[in-house]
Amino acid sequence: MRIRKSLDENNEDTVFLSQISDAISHPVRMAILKYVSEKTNVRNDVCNNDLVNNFPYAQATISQHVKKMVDAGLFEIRKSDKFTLYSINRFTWKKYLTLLKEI
Amino acid sequence: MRIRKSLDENNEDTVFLSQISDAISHPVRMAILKYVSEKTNVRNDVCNNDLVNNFPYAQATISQHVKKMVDAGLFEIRKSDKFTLYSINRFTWKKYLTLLKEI
DNA sequence: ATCGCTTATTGCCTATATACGATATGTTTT
DNA sequence: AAAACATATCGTATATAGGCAATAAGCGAT
Repeated sequence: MRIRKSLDENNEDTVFLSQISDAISHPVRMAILKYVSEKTNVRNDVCNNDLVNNFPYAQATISQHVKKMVDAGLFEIRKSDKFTLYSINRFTWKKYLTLLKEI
Repeated sequence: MRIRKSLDENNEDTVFLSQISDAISHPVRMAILKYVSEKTNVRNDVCNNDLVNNFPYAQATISQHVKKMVDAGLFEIRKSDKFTLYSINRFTWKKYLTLLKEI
């Protein structure tokens, strides 16, 4: 009878941490995260087309990567006119960094 | 002629960050990281069999997950008698947290 | 040397990820 | 209303991941 307490792979924090990690586990997604972070820091929203123009991948591929980050809760989506604007969910990001540091 | 400076998906730091993220992108690997971190904090090394006894997966599966973390540079391996002891590469881990915080 | 224990590797299967073109859908402009 | 633009989704092809049983390969003890 082993005790796994809150260390096992089904623990809420463990699942959260692995999900966010997965959302940034691809170099393109990591680069997108950095790009969105920098852009939004200077009050400049980022839309899908911005990314398509800055990364050598098809629009469908970029959209797919962003979707993964949205699904994980790392990115937020906001509609403005004909654009879809992406931004980092700062609450999620902060939680991620905090939990990581506790390891 | 677009300028991508150090933001693109081939940037050294970006690749490093995505690789370490990938190493902890699976709930079992995240749980293993936590487990090894806690165990080694109380001066108790972790071997493959420790993990096999604490996680509901076959020995081959555990070994495979650990290999991924070693290959990424997150874990270190040390031989002692007939055991293989795992530990966290604290330099890598610290670098990961530092670079993440800068995002 | 043989047996038992520990770990890595191989082979195999299924599932998921990644990339793209094509298409659908909505919005803005003309 | 049509043309142009922005984005999401579908379909498809290929690659990689994740799981396990079986096997290989190492060391320690008998």
